[in-house]
Amino acid sequence: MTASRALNTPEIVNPEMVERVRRAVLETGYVPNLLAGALASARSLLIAVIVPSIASTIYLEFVQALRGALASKGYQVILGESDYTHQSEPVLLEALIARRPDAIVTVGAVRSAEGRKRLIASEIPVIETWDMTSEPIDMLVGFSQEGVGRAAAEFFLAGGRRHPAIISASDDRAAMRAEGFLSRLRDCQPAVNVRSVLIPAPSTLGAGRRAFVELLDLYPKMDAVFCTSDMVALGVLTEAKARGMQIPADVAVMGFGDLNFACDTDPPLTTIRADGKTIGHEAARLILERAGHAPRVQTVVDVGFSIVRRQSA
Amino acid sequence: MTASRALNTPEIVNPEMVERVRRAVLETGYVPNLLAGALASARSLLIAVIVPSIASTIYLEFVQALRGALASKGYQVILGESDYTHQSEPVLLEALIARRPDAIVTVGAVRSAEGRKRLIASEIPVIETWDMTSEPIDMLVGFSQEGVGRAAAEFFLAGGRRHPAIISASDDRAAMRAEGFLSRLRDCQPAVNVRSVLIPAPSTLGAGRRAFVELLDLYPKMDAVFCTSDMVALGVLTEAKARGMQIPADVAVMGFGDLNFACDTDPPLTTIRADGKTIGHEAARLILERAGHAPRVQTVVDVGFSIVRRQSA
DNA sequence: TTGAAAGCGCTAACAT
DNA sequence: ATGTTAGCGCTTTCAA
Repeated sequence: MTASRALNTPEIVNPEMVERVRRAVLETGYVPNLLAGALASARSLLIAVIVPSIASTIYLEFVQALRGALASKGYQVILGESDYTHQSEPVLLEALIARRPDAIVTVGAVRSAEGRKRLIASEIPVIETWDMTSEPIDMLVGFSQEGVGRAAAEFFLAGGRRHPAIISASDDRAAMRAEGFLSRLRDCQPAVNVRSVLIPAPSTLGAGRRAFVELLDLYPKMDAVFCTSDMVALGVLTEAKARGMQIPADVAVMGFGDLNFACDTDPPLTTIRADGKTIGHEAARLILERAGHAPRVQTVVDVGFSIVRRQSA
Repeated sequence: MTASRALNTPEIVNPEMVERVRRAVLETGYVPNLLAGALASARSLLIAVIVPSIASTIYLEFVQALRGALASKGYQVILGESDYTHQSEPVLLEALIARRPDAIVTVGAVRSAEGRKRLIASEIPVIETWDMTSEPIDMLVGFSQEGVGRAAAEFFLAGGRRHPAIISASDDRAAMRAEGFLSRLRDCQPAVNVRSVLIPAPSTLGAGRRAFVELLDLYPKMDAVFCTSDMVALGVLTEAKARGMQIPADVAVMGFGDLNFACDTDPPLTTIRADGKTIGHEAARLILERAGHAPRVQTVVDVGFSIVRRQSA
C-alpha cells in the first residue's frame, strides 16, 4: 500500500520512502498493472471513441485533439469503428462497455434503440459529437449539420448563383448537410432548380470527379456545386481544370471540412469549417469535469461552424 | 464458474444450462467485465498500436486492416502516438505496457535504447512494421524504405531523366527513402546532379507546392521530382498545372503511398505502393499465431513494394 | 458436467 | 505517515 501511494500520491508519503520506492522500481523494471488498478478502483482511465471509419480524414484532427487532451491526465483512447452503418452498433458498444471505459465518445448520434439502452444501462458517461441531436443520451458537442447545408445554399444565393447542385456522400451527417442545402433552396421565390448526386461513403477525389462529370452532363446550366466533403470538392476542381473550365467564373465550388489541403488548392477552396479540434477539446473537458464529480455541468455544447471564404466560390 | 463457461465455452456446458444463463444475461443486461477477465487470465485481448501521428493518412489503411483482422477474434486496438520523435517513446511505451496488451505493434523501429529494454523486459510480443530493420526486437513486417528510394531513382534514370530532385519529409522513414534515392544517383556514371528539399512532417499539399517553387528556382534544369509522399506530389502537380507546365513532359513526378486519390489526379500519379493493408493483415496473422502458442513462426516478413506506373512519370 | 477454492495485482477503507 | 484487511469480477485448478 505504501508503494502504491508513493507512486500515485507521492505528496502524502515521506520523501525518503518515495525515494526508496523509486529506486526499487528502477531496479526491478516494475510497471504497474493498470488492469488490476482499474478493477480495484473502478476507474479504467480508458476512453472509448467510436468513429464511422478510421480512414476518413475528416475526424482525424478530432480524435487527435481528444487523445492529446486526455493523454496528459493519464487517459488512453480505444477506437471503435461503426462502419457508417448502425447494424453492428449494439455489438460494438457491448465490446467497448466490456472494457469499462470511463467515457464513451461517439461521432454522430447513437441510432439503434438497443445501443442507446445498453449505454444508459451501463451508466458510463456518453458524449455524442459532430451533430446537434434533439435527444442526446447524455452529453453533446457538435454543430448543426443542416445549418451547414443551409449556409452553403445561402452563400451561393447571395453570390447570385441560381443553378446550384450538390454532391453528397451517403453517410448520416452528409445526408443532413444535403437536406439543409436542399431545404433552403426549396424556400426560394422564384423557385430555384437543383440537382443532386449521391456518392458512397467514404468520400474520395475520384468520386468527386465522376460526379461532376455526371452533373455537367445532366445540368448544363449549373453554376455552383456544394460538396459535402473537401476531398470531393478537390475532385471537382481537378475535373474542371482538366476541362479548362474557370473556377469560380463558370462554376462556384464549395466544400466541407477545411481539410489541410483546402487552402493550397488551385484555386484555394471555399469551404465550411467545422472545428474538429475544438470538438475534441470540448469533449475532453466534459469528460474531465464529469470525472471530477463536478456538479452537473452544461452538457450540450454547440461549437458552430464557419464559412471559410477563399477563391473557389 | 458455470456461468463463465456458458458464455465462453458453451460447447462444454449442458445446453439447458447455457439457455438458462443466456436468459439471465438478457434479463439483467449483464456485460462481462473484461478488466477482471484479463487480470485473471493474463490475456487482455488488447493490442497496442503505435503510429507516428494519427493524422497521417498513410497509415490509416494499415491500422484499419490490423483492427479489422483482430476484431473478429475479440481483440481491440489501443492507439499510441509517437509524434515522429523518439523523445517520449519510453514514456508512451510504459503507459501502454501498463495495460498489459497481448501484443505491441509499432510503425517503424523502436529507436530508443530505453524503449527497447522495456519492451524486452515486458515479454510482450512486439511487431515492428513498415521497415526492414536489421535488428528487430521480435517480429517484423515491412519492406525496404531505401529500396523504395533506389527504385524511384532507377525509374527516372531508365526514363532518361538526368536532372532529378527529391522533396522529402523529415521523418525517419521518409529520410530512408531519400537516402536510397540519393545513394542510387551517387552511383551514376557519368555523375548526375541532384537537388533535395526537406519539408517538415506531416506532409501536406501546400508544403509540396512551396517546395516545388523553391526547386524550380534553384534548379531550372530539373526534369524529375520524387516526393516521399503522394500528398506532396499532389502539391507539385497543382503548382505545375497552375504555371501551365506539362507533366510529365517538362518534369516527371513520382509519389509514394498510392493514396486513394493517386489514380484520379490530373495527370494520374505515378507512385510507389507500399501495401499498408497487407502489412496490417500480416501483423494480425503473426499476433494470432503467437497467441495460439504456435511453434516459433517466421518472424520477419518482407511485403515488398511496387511501382504503380501512371501518367505523371 | 458442475462446483469450490484460491488468486490475478491492485486500491478503498479503516486502523495505528 | 504507514500498515492491515478485504475485495474488485473474473479464471485457473482441482474436486466431485
